[in-house]
Amino acid sequence: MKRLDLAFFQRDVLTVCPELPGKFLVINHTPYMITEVEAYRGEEDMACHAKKGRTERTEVMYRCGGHIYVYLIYGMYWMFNLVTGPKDIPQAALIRGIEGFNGPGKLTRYLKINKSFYGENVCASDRIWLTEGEQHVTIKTSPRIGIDYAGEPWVSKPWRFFITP
DNA sequence: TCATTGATTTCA
DNA sequence: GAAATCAATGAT
Repeated sequence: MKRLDLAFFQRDVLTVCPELPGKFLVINHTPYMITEVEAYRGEEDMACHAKKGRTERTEVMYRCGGHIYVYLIYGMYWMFNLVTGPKDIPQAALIRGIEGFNGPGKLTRYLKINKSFYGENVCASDRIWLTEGEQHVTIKTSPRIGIDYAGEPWVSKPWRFFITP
């Protein structure tokens, strides 16, 4: 299967996200189909971690697309994000669902994703990358989950993309 | 609905 | 330094 290259990730997160469900995340040569993603777009997006500017944790989002942003939430769960867009524009696609198990915390626990993946580049790594999907899928959208603190208009943005049967 | 859990962020 | 915060989950 064709490996997704840098050009795929260097587009706007709102262009990349609807294309991610149905594609395969390959970790240690095992493919997992992506079923659900969310877009986090720039410092103006109050739901995005980069809203307060560049910090040590969010620095990777300011790099060009293809890098991996991993962070710990609620002291227990690693969240897995793919950085998109050009350099100096903080954007990331949060991978919320993988076929076979739902929930972003579950998938990272099952796949043993942790801080060692932070800053990895899926275009250059030999243990993690993405490939084209073979299946024809239907995508639906809805508001993002768990970002009530962001306020309007961000809580209402239909920036969650997922597969429907 | 509540406890868990710990890095990041904020306040002093 | 200390305190509050939090893109979640599972048990109750």
